[in-house]
Amino acid sequence: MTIKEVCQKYNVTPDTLRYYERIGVIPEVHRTPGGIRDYNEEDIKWVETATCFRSAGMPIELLIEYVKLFKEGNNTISARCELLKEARERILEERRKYDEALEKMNYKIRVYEKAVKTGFLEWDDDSNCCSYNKQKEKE
Amino acid sequence: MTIKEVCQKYNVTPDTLRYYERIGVIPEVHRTPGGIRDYNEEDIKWVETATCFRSAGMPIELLIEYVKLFKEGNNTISARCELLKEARERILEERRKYDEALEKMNYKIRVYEKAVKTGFLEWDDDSNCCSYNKQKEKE
DNA sequence: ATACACCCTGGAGTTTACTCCAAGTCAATG
DNA sequence: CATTGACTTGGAGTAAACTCCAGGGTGTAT
Repeated sequence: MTIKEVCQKYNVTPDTLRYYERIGVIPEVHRTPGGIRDYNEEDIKWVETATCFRSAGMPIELLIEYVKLFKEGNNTISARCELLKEARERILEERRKYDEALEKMNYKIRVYEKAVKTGFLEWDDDSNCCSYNKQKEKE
Repeated sequence: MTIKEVCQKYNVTPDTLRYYERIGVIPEVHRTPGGIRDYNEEDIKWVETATCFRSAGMPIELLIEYVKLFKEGNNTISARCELLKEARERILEERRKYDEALEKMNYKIRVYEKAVKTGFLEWDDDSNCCSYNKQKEKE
């Protein structure tokens, strides 16, 4: 599979995939005799993992560490497991923050939608909302 | 409330809060006669909103836009509502990616934990996992 | 065999979101 | 009233993660 095809599949640019390979986010990719990248199934799985973890905000540094451990072989299995567990904790924590933001957003959207209908913008007193200039906001 | 206290409350640095104010992520903060920032309740709510939305990955550009609309007054209420709805869609999409990554991670962790116990590392054939060098991995 | 699209490398440049700094001001304390 | 420490500004610097580019090679269709 050419770099272009892999890029389409995972919605990244060729520059990004070459960059990932160069710095060790994925292991070296198989090449044609002419030196052109020809991603095999394993290569593609690494790309899938890298793009998936990256889009969940896992830092590149951690992915590099993971690939480094992987290349060292079987005596790094528990280290890899620990690395993933720590990464999981981080991501869970991030997701918790996302949920908090979503809650705040939902509240604001509800208030604004009501305001669009009624013409009155009313925030709860302790709602941690953007109620600066509250008097002016109420028509 | 001093900048330092607000920073402790929301776990950011004074530089960050001053930066937010300078570029319009939050409106201008109340000052003492001497010119020192003295955050009142509204100011603090803006900080809370900004830090909350930022930690969910909402780009600064959008927050600036939101504050700009807010400053323009009541005729931007529906625009603000639309902005928040779009932001919510983005964040929901991001969270979906987080869930996908968590699923992949959980699978890998399960396999590694089993390997630590049994000494055999076995990936499902179509598990999109880092099975490159599969032969070597099985002891 | 030559045109054309695509690929290669190494290195420089860009974007986003801070983060640091110098030079100066403010305010509480001894 | 001087010292100490926190605050101010504008501007420069930094980190992470790409993104772009020049100069050149590959491969396939006519």
